[in-house]
Amino acid sequence: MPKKRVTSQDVAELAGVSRTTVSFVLNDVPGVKISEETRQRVLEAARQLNYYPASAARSLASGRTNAIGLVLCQSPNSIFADAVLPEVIRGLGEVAQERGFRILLQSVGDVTHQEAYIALVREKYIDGLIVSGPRSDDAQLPQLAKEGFPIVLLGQLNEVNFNFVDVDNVGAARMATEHLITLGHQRIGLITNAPLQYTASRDRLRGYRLALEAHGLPYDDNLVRYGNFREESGYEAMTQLLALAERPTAMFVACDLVAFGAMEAIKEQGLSIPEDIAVVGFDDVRLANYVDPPLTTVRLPAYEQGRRAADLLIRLISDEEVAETQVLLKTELVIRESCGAKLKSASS
Amino acid sequence: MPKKRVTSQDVAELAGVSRTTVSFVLNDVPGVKISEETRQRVLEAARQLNYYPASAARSLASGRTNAIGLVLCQSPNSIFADAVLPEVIRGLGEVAQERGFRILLQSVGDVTHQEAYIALVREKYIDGLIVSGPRSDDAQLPQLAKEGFPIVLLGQLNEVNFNFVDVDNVGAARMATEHLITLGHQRIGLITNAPLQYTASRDRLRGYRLALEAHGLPYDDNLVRYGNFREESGYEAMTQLLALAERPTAMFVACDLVAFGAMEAIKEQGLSIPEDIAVVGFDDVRLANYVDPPLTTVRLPAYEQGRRAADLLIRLISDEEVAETQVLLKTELVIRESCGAKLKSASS
DNA sequence: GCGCGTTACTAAAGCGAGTTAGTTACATGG
DNA sequence: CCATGTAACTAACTCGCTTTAGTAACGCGC
Repeated sequence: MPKKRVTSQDVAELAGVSRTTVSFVLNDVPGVKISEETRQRVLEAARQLNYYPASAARSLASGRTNAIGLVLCQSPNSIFADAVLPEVIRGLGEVAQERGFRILLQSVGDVTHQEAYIALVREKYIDGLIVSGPRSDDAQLPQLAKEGFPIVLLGQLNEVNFNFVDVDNVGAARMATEHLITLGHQRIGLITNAPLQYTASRDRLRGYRLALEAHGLPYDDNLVRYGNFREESGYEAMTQLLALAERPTAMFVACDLVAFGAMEAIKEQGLSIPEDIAVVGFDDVRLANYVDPPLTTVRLPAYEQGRRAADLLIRLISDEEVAETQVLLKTELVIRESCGAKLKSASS
Repeated sequence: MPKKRVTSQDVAELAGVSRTTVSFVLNDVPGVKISEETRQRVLEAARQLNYYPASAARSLASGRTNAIGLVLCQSPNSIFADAVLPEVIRGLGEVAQERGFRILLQSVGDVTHQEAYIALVREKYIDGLIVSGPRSDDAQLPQLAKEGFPIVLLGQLNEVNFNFVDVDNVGAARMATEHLITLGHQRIGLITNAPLQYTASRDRLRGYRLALEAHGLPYDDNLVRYGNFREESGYEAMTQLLALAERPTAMFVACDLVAFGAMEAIKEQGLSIPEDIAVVGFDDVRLANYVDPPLTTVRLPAYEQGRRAADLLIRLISDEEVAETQVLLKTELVIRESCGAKLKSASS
């Protein structure tokens, strides 16, 4: 009979009190009076025995798991995931830790059973859900939300009234485009990050148009192409744009990876960036700083996104008051060489 | 009284059997005979009631959680994390899913309490542990291992006899260096990925030396510098090497990011890659394909690493037989432009 | 001196499974 | 016809905690 698990019973006996009291002390149950002396005795006993409450027993009895699920829906090859995931996880992990929550990971590939994460909920592994890159063709998610299960999206879904923490894509795209306008460009092309089914793509397109409008520039359909996350799509789109009679003098490419493809196309034609064509990207992927020339791009507040999402979700779970359930985070334009701003200020 | 949870009791009643039978059927308990008819009745009842066993109750009773912990120890800024983490998670997640295991995430930043993950074990949240980027100054880990708690490292730790799944760094570095030798280089420099405290750094240095030895080339201390994961270190190291009286004609840089820095230094001196100096990196970061020129580098089998680690851990947990508890995975050399191999074959 | 309110605790009833030790019914062998 | 075995179940205990409903002791006012 080697080492048996230390239970609250053991602590109770050592401290000379009942198990109930141990539970009261260790959980700091509000509204229950325990004399300071007893409290200390229990605490001391717990420390002495190196007591850790069994999570299973605890959650079985209390009905809470103190765990949240993190569901990753991005397709395996999404650069987005690569770029921000670690940061998001860091933010999320920090807040979870602070509030005493665990994080259960569930990645939902294209291959794996789509509803895998539903089991997490049904089997009561978790108290709430954070869904990164939610898919609009997911029927289970709205269902769960309707049942009142706490959910926070990292991203957006237009149909139902979900809680979410997302980036202000419209504002960011507008900012990026206006930066190019400010630099004097009049013919600014756009390559989206992805097809327009994606809210993010639509929003970035909208931001682009708003910027043009605000500055009295015409919107020209010919200057707009659609990417699909991957660099090849950028290369192809850019090649088409370069073949135009009147080619753009600047490009806003709403995804860094796609922008890399576009830059390749531009350089291949013997044109130089930013002299012949200025480029602004989106995401601030690690590499943005290392391509030639370093890419001016929109930085996503990934860490902050993680923190906010975790905070919001835990508040929902704990029935705390919540300021806003739909959060749009501001982005930042990181100015490097590809937009020509530094060139300009140097020559002026 | 809206919706109460469906329990195995409900299933039992609907099927007209005892709860015990329900448990037997649903868990396919070996050695217990249940008539086919009863089995079907139970299954049907469970389906009809949409029954999901409560994880907490189950693990309280069985003593198993069917969850594994994934501990991320890498410092927040490690490019390594960015490069491979999503892939590792994907592999890990797939296997976990297949075997019916959940994944509990715990990132251990420099800030957060180092022993945070210990609670996962003590509170019985998990049955086993996967530790990515284990730190040698972690005293708890050997302790846990000694207690017989199932642990698999992603990476290595020299002290104790840990189970691990890692990359064959020696072999990979040797392969990379030999590639340069094969291309005719005699003065090949090395910039390590990190200081030599790290096993990975030492191993890559060893691979480099082995390659030189095997081809009768002298090892020259002057041609070796030490990086620290970050690009600046590569820039600096390379600058020093370029100032040498006899500068190297090729570089093996044991970390892509560091290699980017080195490339910058080379280009800044007006030298071209690979004509003047050939470069081979390590990691095959997403961006390796997009720098100028595209970087020849060693690809890490991240996905496979995730799969193997999960598989090994779950076997340990389940007391299945295990072929090897210390796995070294083969890498692959991805040949692009920076090494000059394509140049060579084109001109020949 | 009695009732009432606090304070400081405790007994015991769950929570929802898994699991051990039986029990029943029926076929088989001598 | 009785002992033995086996197939097909079930009753009841267990896991380790939370939580509800009490209880005992004490002080206080009238």
